[in-house]
Amino acid sequence: MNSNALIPKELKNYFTLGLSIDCVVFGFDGEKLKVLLIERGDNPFEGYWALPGDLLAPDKDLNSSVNEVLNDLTGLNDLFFEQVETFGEVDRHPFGRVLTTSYYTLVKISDYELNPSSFACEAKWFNIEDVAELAFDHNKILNTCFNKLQSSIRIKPIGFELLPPKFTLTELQLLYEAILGLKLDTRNFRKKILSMEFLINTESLQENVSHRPAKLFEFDEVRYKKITENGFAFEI
Amino acid sequence: MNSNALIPKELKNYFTLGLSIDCVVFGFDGEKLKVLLIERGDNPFEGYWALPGDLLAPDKDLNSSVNEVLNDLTGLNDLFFEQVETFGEVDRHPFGRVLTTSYYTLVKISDYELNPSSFACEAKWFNIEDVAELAFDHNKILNTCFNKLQSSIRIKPIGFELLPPKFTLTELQLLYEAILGLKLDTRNFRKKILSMEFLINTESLQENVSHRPAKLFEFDEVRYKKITENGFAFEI
DNA sequence: TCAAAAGTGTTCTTATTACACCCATGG
DNA sequence: CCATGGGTGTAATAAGAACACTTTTGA
Repeated sequence: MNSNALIPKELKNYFTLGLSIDCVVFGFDGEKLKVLLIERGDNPFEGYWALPGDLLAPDKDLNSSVNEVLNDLTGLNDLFFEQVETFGEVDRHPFGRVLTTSYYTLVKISDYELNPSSFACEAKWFNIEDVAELAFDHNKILNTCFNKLQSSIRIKPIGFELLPPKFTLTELQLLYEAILGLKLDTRNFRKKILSMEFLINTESLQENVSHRPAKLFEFDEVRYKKITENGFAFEI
Repeated sequence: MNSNALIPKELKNYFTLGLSIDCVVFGFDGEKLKVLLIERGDNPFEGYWALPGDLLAPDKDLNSSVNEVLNDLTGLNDLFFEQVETFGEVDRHPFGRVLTTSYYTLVKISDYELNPSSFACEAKWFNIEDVAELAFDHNKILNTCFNKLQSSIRIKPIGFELLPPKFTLTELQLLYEAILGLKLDTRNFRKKILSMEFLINTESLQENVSHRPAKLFEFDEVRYKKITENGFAFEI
């Protein structure tokens, strides 16, 4: 049965839209913020780099469809994502009326395996500042999502989604610096993040480094939830 | 010519979605935060109160369509709005697959004239806390948009969109209190807002009040733009 | 013993909070 | 002259910014 069976027939021509999902997949290599792009294998914009995404199927929830796109692309499940904005200019897709809902998503880069979706020839990490002209309005989408990430990371503890489960405070600081595009004071950063009391000192140390090994920390999600319920507000 | 003429035919059944726009129209009566709802005149949810909105036509930009919805509803142009979130659960509309992009919008309540759209029997302002069960998933949308308003008003000078062009500092404070749901200290509020230096003292006074008349202020948008370009960040 | 990054406290400055009385007007 | 809301300053506290040296490890 057609899912639009009950739509009055004078409205039928309103039901000719396509909606796609576009994901700005961020990763962090320990030094720079990266974004995962795919090379388009089909028209339109064949050969251009683009954001991974897909058309929304009529029988799929919008958010579960995001999971699918990300799983196709990375082989991973339950990645963190946040909806950003829906772009709906009439002429944004040369083949027809396609709106797109954009998401930024965060991947631990070490978990990632190359698994480009069927639309793509190749998937590749780019430094955020090295992204050239993308297909469609994807540069605009990328910028919007990057801005959203920058404001979200100051008020939500999402940075941990980009790091391995155990990480050093220096890694965390470098991540913040890469995303926010500024230098932070080491002592002040540590004081602040440790005062929030949701990092667990695992008592284990970095290995195979040719200098004093750093302590490894874990994000304590349970404790974070508890203190936010009591009115605590994360902020960096 | 059909706008989807170039869509490959194996994808045609992806182009059967409807997308609506739903607007959470906020107003302020000097005391309480209000939201404008319409009574639905048609199925589904006939007789229920709902957010004003409309289906997106295949040949209209998403954002310009918002202007149209608001103009139909209020007779006003160039109202302030901000996109909030797109809701896309498969079963959110009983008649078919309709996603909806939500916006919050701000109206100077004194400018508003009753002009309900053709879908509505009646339009009415409700206190935000008195909103009962709405059509579709509109309660959820309303909550999401209200949350967005609460966070936006702390970091953008949008409160002025809800007040007449000339307003008193008390009116402005009451507005913040109504939206944020808390009491603010008068002296601290005035100190802060005046220190930002984008309010113009018009040198005119309130009239027809049976107490000391308050000074009337205007928002200086030009000056606000100038100082934000120089790195100033609004915050309350 | 050197190189490299880890780790750590204090002072200064700025922002935020708390708080109470006099003023101007209309009735 | 009374009622009503308008308007104002200071002190205490808390948060943020600036800043430099010692420690631990591997090579």
